[in-house]
Amino acid sequence: VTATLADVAQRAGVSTATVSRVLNGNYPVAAGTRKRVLRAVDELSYVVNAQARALAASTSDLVGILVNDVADPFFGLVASGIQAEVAEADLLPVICNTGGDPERELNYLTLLQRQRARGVVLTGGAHDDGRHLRAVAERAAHFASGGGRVVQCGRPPLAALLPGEDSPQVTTVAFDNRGGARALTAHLIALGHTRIGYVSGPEHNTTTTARLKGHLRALDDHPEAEAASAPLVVGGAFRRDSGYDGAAELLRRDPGLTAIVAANDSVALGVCAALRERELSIPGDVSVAGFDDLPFSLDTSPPLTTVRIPLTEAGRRAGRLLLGREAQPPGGVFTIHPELVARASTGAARKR
Amino acid sequence: VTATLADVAQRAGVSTATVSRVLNGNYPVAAGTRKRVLRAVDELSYVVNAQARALAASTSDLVGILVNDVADPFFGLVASGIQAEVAEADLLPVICNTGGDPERELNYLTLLQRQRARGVVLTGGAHDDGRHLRAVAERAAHFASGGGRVVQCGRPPLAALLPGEDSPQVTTVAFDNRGGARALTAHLIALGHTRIGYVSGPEHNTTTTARLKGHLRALDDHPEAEAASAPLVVGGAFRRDSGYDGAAELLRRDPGLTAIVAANDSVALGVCAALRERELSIPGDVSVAGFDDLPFSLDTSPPLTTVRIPLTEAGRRAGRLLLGREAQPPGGVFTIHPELVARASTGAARKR
DNA sequence: CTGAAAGCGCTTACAG
DNA sequence: CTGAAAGCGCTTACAG
Repeated sequence: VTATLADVAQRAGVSTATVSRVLNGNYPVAAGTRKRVLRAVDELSYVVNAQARALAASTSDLVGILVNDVADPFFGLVASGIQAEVAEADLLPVICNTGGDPERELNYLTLLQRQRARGVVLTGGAHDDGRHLRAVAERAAHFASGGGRVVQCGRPPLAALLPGEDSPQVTTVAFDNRGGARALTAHLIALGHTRIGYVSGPEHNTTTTARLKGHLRALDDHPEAEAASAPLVVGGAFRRDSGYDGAAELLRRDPGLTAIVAANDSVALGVCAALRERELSIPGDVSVAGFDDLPFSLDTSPPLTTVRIPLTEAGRRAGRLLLGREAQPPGGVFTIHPELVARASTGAARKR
Repeated sequence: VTATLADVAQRAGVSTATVSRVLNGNYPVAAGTRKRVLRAVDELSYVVNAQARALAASTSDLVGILVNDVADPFFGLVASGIQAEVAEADLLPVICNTGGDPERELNYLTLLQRQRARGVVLTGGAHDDGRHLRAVAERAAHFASGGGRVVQCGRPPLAALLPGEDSPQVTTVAFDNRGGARALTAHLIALGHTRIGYVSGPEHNTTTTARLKGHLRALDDHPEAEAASAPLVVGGAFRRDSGYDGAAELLRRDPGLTAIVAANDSVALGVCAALRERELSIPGDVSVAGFDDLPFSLDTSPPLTTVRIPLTEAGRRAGRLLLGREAQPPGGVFTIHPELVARASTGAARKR
């Protein structure tokens, strides 16, 4: 049904080579010939078969983007940034939801390698497990051996995750989650808070770990806060309901706590909901802070204190690095330092 | 660098046909042979070339998803739903940001057709322009002639957009935006509002038009409200800042208005911000309503009255329709009727 | 159960 | 500037 190059060639009375040259514009062709070819293309509504072209020219127009879930604003923003760069290069972004499942991450890596994708960017925190990370490293090396590129965005460099092992140098746009979290909790301590709850993210996740570490590090500078707050850490996921449940649990552990830090903004939303339900005012009774500065954080009430990561910008950078439009950073790692954004959801600790 | 089927065949001491059969498991192969082949595959870290396979078998593993912007929650949710279905079929979703630009929409349609994508789903409101819609219809027909499928999700059926012309039957998951908007404004009128502002969406967009029509239709039932509110319509985009600016303009036109309806939830966020800035209470002074029921709408303060569209669900359905996993609905159109969700941002009209 | 061979729809040296 | 031909890496009748 669909016309092929040969059909076009026949109709234009030229060879397929000539048609190919006209279409790719990478070789001189007589004006008249070109005209005849283009007319034939038009008459036949010819659309080149990119698969065949890719095979013959051994190239690919595909770029893979692995996310937990595109519907999660964090990933949506990063993906959008990458997509913007990819689009400028006339490539097609294949965006895959892994749901944070390492199996699916590896599976998609394989599918993308089958497609001979030009590269793939792994976004968000990594599943922090030696076996899995080694598998990722292996896939990345394999990918690279085939001319593909792997870039990470929002996770630590493989070398840091697999210390002592020689992992392939995978370009990384890293987020200083630890530093950001530390600054955030320090901000609360400076406001006089000592009983600070923490609703953490999913287990075995590098982002979870880094943020929690930053929090603990800040407490470490302040013995009194540390003593009171160290027991106030509950696990969860990067979801609203996790914040809702987590806040309930924290209040059970210490009804007198004066602040709650959430693993990210979505979690903070749930924390706020749980507090409101108990008629605790924010920040009057309890200060609340999130992480990421997702767009909605400006419009919660009160606006959320958080740590800003320029996610779209990070995605764009990852995209440029992948496409070779930007020089590799020293050591293959570009680190983004998030910025504390103090808004109205945090205030001075309640007197008690 | 990369191993090919021939390499595997040679190493296993069989023909390429046999390797292909082992890999595809679609043909009987002796157990011993299979074993040798699989070992060779493993030893060579062979990864099949999907492009070559697609060419030879004339299939494709790609499905296109056209969105305005994945970072916009509306589109993120829809895309996530489609992706879920696509993934179950072991296909790869190519998610493209058109930015609402008709040119880019057509361009991506071409790129996806070049890839011989199995299908593509067009999401969100359509650019309502005859020329463009005819071009889309033509592309869709062409796509279909090549065995691909085009599904729409969140826009009216082509037949409705190009009345009287014969457009290709493109399966459509439509949203009854008009009905939802009408119910929303009726809700406000029932609360005693007569001076109702409306911050509309981008021009030439089917969603914008349908929602505005629903609003006007509700006013039509109530002469007093209609007289006061008809002049209170301002244009904009589906973005927060548009709501912010729009609310300012509306208050200029009628400082005494008691309600503002926004084209969607993001716009409503901006409206709320503008009202807060003027120290107008919601809903005490002014009621505010949005559309879509995006996740954050539950957590604004007060929670946003809105019209719920099950976006992920809609995406899944579009995905199933595209993959032929669900029977075509009668007339090729499945209409989703959004549901009014009355929350605390709307209340009785202020006495004056 | 297995293989030789044609073919999928392109690109690209090579030769003219 | 143009064409004949080989080749990209698979799949799939066809034959055995």
